[in-house]
Amino acid sequence: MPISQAAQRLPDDAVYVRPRMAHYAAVSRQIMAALENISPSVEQASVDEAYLDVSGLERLIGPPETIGRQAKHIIKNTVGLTASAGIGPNRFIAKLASEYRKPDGLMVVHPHEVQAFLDPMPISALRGIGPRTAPALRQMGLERIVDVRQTDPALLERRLGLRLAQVILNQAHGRGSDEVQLHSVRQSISKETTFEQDIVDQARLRETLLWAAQEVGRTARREGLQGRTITLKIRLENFKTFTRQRKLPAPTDDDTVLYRQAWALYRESGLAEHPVRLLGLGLSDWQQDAPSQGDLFDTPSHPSEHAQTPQRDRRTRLFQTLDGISNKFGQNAITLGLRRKT
DNA sequence: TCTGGGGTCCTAGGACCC
DNA sequence: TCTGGGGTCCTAGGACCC
Repeated sequence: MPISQAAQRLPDDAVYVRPRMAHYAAVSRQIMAALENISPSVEQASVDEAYLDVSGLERLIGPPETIGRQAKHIIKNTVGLTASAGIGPNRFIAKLASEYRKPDGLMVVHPHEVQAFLDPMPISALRGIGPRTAPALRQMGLERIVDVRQTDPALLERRLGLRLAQVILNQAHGRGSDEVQLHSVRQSISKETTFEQDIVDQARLRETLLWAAQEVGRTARREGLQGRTITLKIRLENFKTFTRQRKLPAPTDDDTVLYRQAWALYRESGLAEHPVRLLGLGLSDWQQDAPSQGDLFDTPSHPSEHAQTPQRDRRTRLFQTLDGISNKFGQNAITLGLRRKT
């Protein structure tokens, strides 16, 4: 529920608690590490969700119920939180099973039970069916998963497009990937903010873009990623959202480049006169052979690949210093004093 | 439902090249 | 010189998920 809606329903002396994202991420890491005691094959799906491949563990630990109970137990012991576990023949079924008896639930769906488990569920249980597509399906007379399974695939394709139709048909039949993906690569980095009041003041918008550029740049450098595509996101007072993107001749992780390009995109957007509610900046389209995480600066495997001009080298070291300081103190803005060597 | 932030993936049109 | 088809790239928007 958006906070503004909650505020309307709450008494005046309600207490508002700020989220502590860094803390949640730390706890999340603890949980993920603990889960690796059960299976080496853990795929983190979000801060509070993971898939474990437990095939072959029955002889070691016991039947599926026991494995699920053990996972819950380990989480409880490590961080004191309850969790729901679902076990099924593929990730989709396991996920639905885990949602079935929330909170603190445990549910096993055996292969021969899959269809009976799925059929009575509402179409909204399918992944990829959201607030837009659900009404479209209902209009076709499809209310439950069994209806989707029995409908004419061609009809579904015409309505939803080939791709989505295939995805939800597979789900309705209980088919899905059972492969746990160990580390998925991030595709983009972005930072955005919604203003309390709509902004027209150009100086304020520039400041915001500069902040976003620094945040995105810092994350990119920390992860050793350089992107070629910059995306500017603008939301107006009527909630209409626009994006403008540009592909650069060379990949970058440089705050200044990000900021200049974003500002240019804004000026050229044709939206510069309108009050802005949200402003954001994204970076994507990584360089093909981007260095892997962490080893960008320290140990180039082939010195020639990383040969830099003295200027570029200084810039890199300067960024390292700045990023080190802001990581340590958690500050977004740094006042920097430079002294020339004489 | 009048609305956070950070992501992913898909579709579609137009430009350009062969 | 004109036409057609196919492939690829770029850009914008939209739906969805947590």
